[in-house]
Amino acid sequence: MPKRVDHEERRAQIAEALIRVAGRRGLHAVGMRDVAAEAGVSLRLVQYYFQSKEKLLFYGLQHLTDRFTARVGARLAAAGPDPGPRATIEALLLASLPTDEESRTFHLLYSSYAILSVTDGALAAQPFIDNPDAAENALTGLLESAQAAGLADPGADARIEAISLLAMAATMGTGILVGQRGPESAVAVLRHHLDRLFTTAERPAPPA
Amino acid sequence: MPKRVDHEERRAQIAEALIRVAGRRGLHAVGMRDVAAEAGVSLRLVQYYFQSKEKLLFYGLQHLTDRFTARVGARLAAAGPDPGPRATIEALLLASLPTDEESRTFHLLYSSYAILSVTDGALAAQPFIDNPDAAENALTGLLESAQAAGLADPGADARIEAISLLAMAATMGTGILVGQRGPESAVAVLRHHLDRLFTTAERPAPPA
DNA sequence: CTCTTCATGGTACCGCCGTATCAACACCGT
DNA sequence: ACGGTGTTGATACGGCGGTACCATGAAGAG
Repeated sequence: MPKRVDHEERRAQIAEALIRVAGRRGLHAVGMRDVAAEAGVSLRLVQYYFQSKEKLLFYGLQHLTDRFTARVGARLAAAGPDPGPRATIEALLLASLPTDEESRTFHLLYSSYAILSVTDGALAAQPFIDNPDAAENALTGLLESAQAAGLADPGADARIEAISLLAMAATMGTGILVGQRGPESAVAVLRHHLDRLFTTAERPAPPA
Repeated sequence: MPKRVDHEERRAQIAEALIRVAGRRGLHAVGMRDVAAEAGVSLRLVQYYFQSKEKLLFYGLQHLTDRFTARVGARLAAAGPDPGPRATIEALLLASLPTDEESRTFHLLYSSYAILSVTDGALAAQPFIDNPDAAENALTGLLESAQAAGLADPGADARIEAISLLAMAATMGTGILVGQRGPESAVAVLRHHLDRLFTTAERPAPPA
């Protein structure tokens, strides 16, 4: 048999080419030929690993969310070992804002996919229900633990505040994308609400 | 000369056909032939009143926002004569949620246009800066007057709260579109924040 | 060694879409 | 009445995009 190639890795390469070109020209404008050229492979190869454009797009969405999840995880790790709830939440929210090229591409493409899923039944709408739900649950949990630790206002409704924070971050992210708003403005608004929710100044456990 | 036709009215008819078909099949999937068929006219006529597809799309966006503005105005008028600031704000925010067919279409298409404008320089990005700015300014003014009237928490930052409310309404609107969230949930979150901002129960000026 | 199977390239087909062209028809001013 | 302009229709054209088909290396199994 011929040189055995890791299919999954190839698919990932092609998917990243899709993400790059879609980030530049828009998801609606991307064709199989563009993806092939961007990935430096032949059109036939794209067809070989993904039988149809629909499957390519589907895989691309999966890859996009995976990359983003990993990125958020890296941000959290970079926030230091055992950061307090507020630092964790702040890192989470700020990571979702389109401040650099990668997050800008993510925000743009994720939004494009979401809008697409409304009318094109082919693209599963499930990711756009499950992912936000998971984010809401995670943030709700963080807020609740902050309340339990006496760091956040115990009278606040954790779930409602979690939904609110995520919703604000999302819309302001789009605002940044279209040039309506600067990142500083978005950060200021988010910090304002965190200040409202977190009563006490936060101290990581002192080292001795 | 032939039967004189009101061009502006014709354009409006065609634009509404565009909005209907785009609301059903997605903005990306709409072609001139679809618009012509939906409007019950020939393809040539669409070309006659709009020289290119780009101009058709541009006009469609304008028409969409005009219709929405009128709709919001009607909602406000329906809220009764001289409603208090809170009722006004609530009507404003709830009108933007995709709860019926028309608002659903508006939300979907406006989002589609916004995403498009990020990558396609042809579609002016200006509307997506000016309209949100105007909404923010209007809502900020309403909040400030509520504060001046002693109805809302005077310590709140009116502009930040206005931005927050609009941002929450927008993202939750998309959440409703994709089926992640029900309208009741969105309304509950918005009301929660209004309850936080408005200290006093509101009374319209009693009639004598 | 050769045969099978995986991997890859080149290219053709078909349909759709935006645009342009040719033509007919209707009405109004003069 | 009649010409001319505003309006409408049918159709053709060029391009592009997704998919399908054929062919050719490349390498491990027997």
